[in-house]
Amino acid sequence: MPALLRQAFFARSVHAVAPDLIGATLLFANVGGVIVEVEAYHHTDPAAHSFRGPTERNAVMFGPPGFAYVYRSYGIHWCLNVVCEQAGSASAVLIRALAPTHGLATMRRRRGVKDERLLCAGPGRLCEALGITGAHNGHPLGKAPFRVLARPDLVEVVSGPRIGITKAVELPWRYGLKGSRFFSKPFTDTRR
DNA sequence: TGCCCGATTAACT
DNA sequence: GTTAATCGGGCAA
Repeated sequence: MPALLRQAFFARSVHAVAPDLIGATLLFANVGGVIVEVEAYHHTDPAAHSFRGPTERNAVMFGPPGFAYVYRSYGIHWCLNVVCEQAGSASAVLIRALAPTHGLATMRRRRGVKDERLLCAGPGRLCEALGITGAHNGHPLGKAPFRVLARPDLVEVVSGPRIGITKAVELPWRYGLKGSRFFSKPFTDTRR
């Protein structure tokens, strides 16, 4: 059984945590899968929600590492981030896609689709599949119902530009598990 | 106060 | 390929 990831794992540079999360297993009430796609956001980054300072919505980003920042996207979907570094750093990793491994039937029911590839391929989709909502904003990832399990030793990570943003589009801060079938969008760049 | 836009998704043509 | 759904935040007035 892999080790549970502790707060110390997240209390490092967001640019170290983000690729290290690839291959880890994210569970919420025993429903979830292997993290195959993430993006890093930093408070000095114009594309980050924290770039212009604290607001009611992004307050959790300015707190300590290891907590969930869940926000409403386009007024419709929920998206899950993990806060990194230290209180005040206002950096976080956006969880963008999972390879489903636990609770497939529950995910299919919540999502209303049968295709395994469509259950968790996208930040809004995976929150719907796992049952994560704004009610879980500020919840620690180290405590139930969250569980994050360490990845295997050997994981091949690819990187490329982030998806769906209009600012700082050139920064290669999107990371993926090489060869995964569960990306929200394909990687064209295969550095690292 | 009002208007525009966005770390998205599904359902269209 | 385009568009609607729907709401928090930035910014002009």
